[in-house]
Amino acid sequence: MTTPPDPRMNQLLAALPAPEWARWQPLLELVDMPLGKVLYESGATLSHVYFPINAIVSLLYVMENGASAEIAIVGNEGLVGISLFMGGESTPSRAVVQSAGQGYRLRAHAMKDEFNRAGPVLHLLLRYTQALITQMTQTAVCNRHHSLDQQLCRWLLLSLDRLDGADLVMTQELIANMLGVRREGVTEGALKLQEAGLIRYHRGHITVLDRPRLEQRTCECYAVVKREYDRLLPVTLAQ
Amino acid sequence: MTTPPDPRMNQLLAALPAPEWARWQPLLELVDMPLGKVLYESGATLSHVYFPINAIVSLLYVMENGASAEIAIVGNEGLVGISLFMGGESTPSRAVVQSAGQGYRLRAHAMKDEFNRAGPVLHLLLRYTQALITQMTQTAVCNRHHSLDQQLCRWLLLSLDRLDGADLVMTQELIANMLGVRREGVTEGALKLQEAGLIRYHRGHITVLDRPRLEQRTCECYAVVKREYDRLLPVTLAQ
DNA sequence: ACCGGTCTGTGCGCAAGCGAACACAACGAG
DNA sequence: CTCGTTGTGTTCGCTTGCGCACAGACCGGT
Repeated sequence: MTTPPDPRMNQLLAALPAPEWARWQPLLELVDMPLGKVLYESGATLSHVYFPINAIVSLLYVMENGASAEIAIVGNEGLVGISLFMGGESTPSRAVVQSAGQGYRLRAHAMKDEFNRAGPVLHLLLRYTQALITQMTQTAVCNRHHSLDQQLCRWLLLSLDRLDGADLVMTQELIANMLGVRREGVTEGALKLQEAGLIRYHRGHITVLDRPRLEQRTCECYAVVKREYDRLLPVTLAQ
Repeated sequence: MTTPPDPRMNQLLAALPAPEWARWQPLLELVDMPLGKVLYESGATLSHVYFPINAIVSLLYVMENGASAEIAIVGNEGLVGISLFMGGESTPSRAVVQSAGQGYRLRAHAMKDEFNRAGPVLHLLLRYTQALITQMTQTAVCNRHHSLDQQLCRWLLLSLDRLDGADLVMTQELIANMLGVRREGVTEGALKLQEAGLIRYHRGHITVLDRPRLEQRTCECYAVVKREYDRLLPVTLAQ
């Protein structure tokens, strides 16, 4: 058995001031996040909020006909389950683990209690929520105006930012589901990137070789989201 | 000079409990919202929040090349400027009056002071924000998966819900800008709707004749958003 | 060594929507 | 009434991405 990861590898947990951190620490529960695990279902009341450590979670909307579209990506920079403290208790979207790993979770009532103290935690969580909103709106813009190739680059970069290293464990089929496009479209896009030497992949493993050129190929959406996360969530929130 | 409209025609203001309302009333400032007026610019620090009475405001993102895409619509059910209390002070999007009318506004510091009291106002505003988030995410989904015709119906319905009556003052060119599509595409879609007897229009005026059939033609996105607004913002929040 | 499942590559025909160009009708200011 | 402006209708070729079908390559288990 390996030693459990430091909860403060999650940037929101790391940003907690000392008194809050002292309260939270005993309440955090380590959980495995295997690929495909559904953290919450559309319309279901949330029982926990999740703080990913080295996993990535996709928020996606599944349509009546089964097609899906990703709305946002959450990794160790954030938390899954904002509707708990926003007051809705549920959302019409689903949260699915897109890259396996671990995370910590906190029971709903504990989260709400802490939020209702209206201290620094509230402001931290709301700033995170605004960054998440930016990611969502930029997804809408990107879906409207940009090519599949550009969106693929954006998606790779957003995922990469939420992991350590340059490797993704991810089939093209999965990526297509996330982007809401055909698997063949992803295959063609990935081929171009591989031929250009930006990535290398093989049966569900993708390695990014040349990140700067990936950033050149993508649309402005990636930079807009990145800038907003950096602006709203400075690493030095805790003092 | 006509008598000013009742601020409580805005549903958020109407939902305020008595003590909060008493504090706010003297601080509200009536403002005209002419077509095309920019309430806030991308990246600019917000000076006020706006509560539309009979105007509609579009939140839209303008890309580097000038193309645009609407992210959400706000009318008398909500407020413009959530980033003020979310903590970011600005957003990468722009708020533009899409249908002329009036509204009330509140200075930024007054809004923040009230929010920081952490009373019922905070929870009301956050619930509204969650509803707005749903509209944004559904816009992303709709942009990905649904036809221009369906999106046009959705847009008409969302706008209609935020006005009284069945008339919109709105050119096809404007609608195209909002949806982020070609004007010709809107023309074709509108023609179909007119030939089917669902709407009638003439040089910048649109009259909806058969709303139920409009709802049949649109995608699920409209209903999802509507349901979420109804769920999160019951009219009887004030007791 | 074989076999079945998974992942990726490829080739159609097809529809939606784009960009550009142009016609025309309605309105409104002089 | 006239003329410029604004709003709408129509056409045409083109690109992107879709749906479908199928082939080959790789992997793991027996």
